Amino acid sequence: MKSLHNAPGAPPFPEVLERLFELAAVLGGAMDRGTAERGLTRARATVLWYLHREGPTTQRALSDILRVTPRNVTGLLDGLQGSGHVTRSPHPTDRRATLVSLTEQGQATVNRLRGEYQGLGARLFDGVPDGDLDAFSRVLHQVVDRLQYLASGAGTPVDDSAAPRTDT
Amino acid sequence: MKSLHNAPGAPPFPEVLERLFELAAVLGGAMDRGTAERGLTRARATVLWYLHREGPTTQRALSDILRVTPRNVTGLLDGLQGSGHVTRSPHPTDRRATLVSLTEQGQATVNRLRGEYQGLGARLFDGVPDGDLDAFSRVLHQVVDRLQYLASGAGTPVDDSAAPRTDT
DNA sequence: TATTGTTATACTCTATAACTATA
DNA sequence: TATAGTTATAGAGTATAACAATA
Repeated sequence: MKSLHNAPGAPPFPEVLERLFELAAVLGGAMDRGTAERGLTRARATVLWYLHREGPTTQRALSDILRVTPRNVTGLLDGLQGSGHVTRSPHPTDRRATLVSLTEQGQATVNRLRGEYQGLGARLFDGVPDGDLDAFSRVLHQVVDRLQYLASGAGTPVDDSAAPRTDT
Repeated sequence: MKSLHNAPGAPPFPEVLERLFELAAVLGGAMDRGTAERGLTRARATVLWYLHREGPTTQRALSDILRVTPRNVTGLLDGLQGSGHVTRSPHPTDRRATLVSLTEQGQATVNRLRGEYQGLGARLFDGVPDGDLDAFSRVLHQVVDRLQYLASGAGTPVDDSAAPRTDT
């Protein structure tokens, strides 16, 4: 029923997948520590990251991009505003909306995080042959794409009847 | 647009690293959803996972393995005990300690999670050429190892003088 | 004196629901 | 009527600190 390809033996999938989970855990931990060293959290650093890439943004857009509730965005921004990393200003045309921007300090923090980030990349991949790195990149790309596909609704309906209704 | 083999100057590290972070995020999300479907959380599922692998374990050992405080373990186990996944029993020789074991239900839950896990591995890696999978596995192994090394104290002493003393 | 697990307290991230101001 | 952001409330994960029972 399974046996997609691989032979009678044991597919290496579980082993690789386990490494993948391990990676997620240890990479998450690295992010937590790295951000904590500057008085941030992973969630707040993600906000700064998007503001750096997208420029001034409404809270609504942040809510969509981060996939969290508007209320959650309010909380994250309250923290980041209190720590001086972002400012809130009125939207020029829509008086309901708020534009969030990086402060100087917020920009400086992102720059430092980017620096560490690049150093980390170099340390992690240094010495890897080009061919391996290409293959790694290809497979990684596929895995991320498939995960996103599965997450976007096609995913693991293992027990559909038990799932709570979400289509109200 | 991409140019994987980009020029002498710019290593493709940042691009791959960005994918890696993306993977960590989306894989974490998949774990959150997958566990939530059975009334669990990622942290609680991790507890069940270790109990499955290690057998009955003291809370102290769980605290060490999970890298969280003993207080945190208490909270996680309170939840898992309330939901019927684990039991606490007195340690046979050390009357201070508590042995945590999986219940039948806890074991069944782990088995189901393992099943999904394997199906996920197949779906993610199906169609990947053996050579690519080997290279992927090799690089992934190295990356995880290096991350763990960096996390274990050798990591990013960006500003050593600012670090609080920990050797009191 | 050191260790195991607990209570007490607090902070962050997350969510839903109800509400205000605007569109 | 619909949208942007807020207050109110709640739950989970995490942490430190103080404490009890035991080693």
